[in-house]
Amino acid sequence: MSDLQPLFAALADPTRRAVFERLTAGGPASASRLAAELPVSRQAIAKHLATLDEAGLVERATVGREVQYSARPAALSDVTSWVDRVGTAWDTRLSRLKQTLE
Amino acid sequence: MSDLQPLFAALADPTRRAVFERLTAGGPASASRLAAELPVSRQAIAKHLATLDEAGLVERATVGREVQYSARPAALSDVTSWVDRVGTAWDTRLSRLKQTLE
DNA sequence: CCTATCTGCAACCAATCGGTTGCTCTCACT
DNA sequence: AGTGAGAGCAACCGATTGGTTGCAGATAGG
Repeated sequence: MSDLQPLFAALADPTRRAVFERLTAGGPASASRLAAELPVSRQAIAKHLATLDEAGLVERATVGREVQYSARPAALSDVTSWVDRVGTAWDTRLSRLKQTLE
Repeated sequence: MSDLQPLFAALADPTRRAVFERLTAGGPASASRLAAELPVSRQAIAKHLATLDEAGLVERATVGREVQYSARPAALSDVTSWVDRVGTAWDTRLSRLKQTLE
């Protein structure tokens, strides 16, 4: 189980989620391109992409002088499994409680 | 589809996740009780609980002079559905790409 | 070769955040 | 009635964050 912290932290920012969704739905793009599409400066986008990269949500691919970023939605499975784990704990508690009441 | 922002923001903090997990696995508890179990002051816990409450992750129940907080894991379904939505967008893109290549 | 474009680095700024301390208020209990 | 435990409010603090501007380094293309 990898470290959840960078992942949740990365997803907490709406701009970052927007960038990530843009990459999943619209395919790879460079930082400059994303900056042109979203109402933020290129450097801001670059920082967000660095954060997403550290969280494993994004992949870098240097092509000539450009850097193409593409989404790695597989990283989201860690989120899903955390939710599942918490949900299971909840269910366990519920059934224990039910058992106690009977 | 409710507002994702408070939800993701609430889950971004590790202490908050710890509080939430504690409530799902260990059942309802008051702020003071949680403060005794975790290495944080009561007021810090209270702030976290307020955040969790705004995100819909937690329920308040005033019992006498105490306030019992209990987990509402159902709120996590919004997270899951967001993940699903993004995943679907990704799959759609992939299949379109595949189709284009053929 | 020269220029325009894309990236990276650094400094800086205001706002937010997680956390603390200190005080007041309320309410259960003896 | 008095007291002690629990909750709420407010001010404050240092660190982090999201964002900006400005500048320097690389590289594709005329």
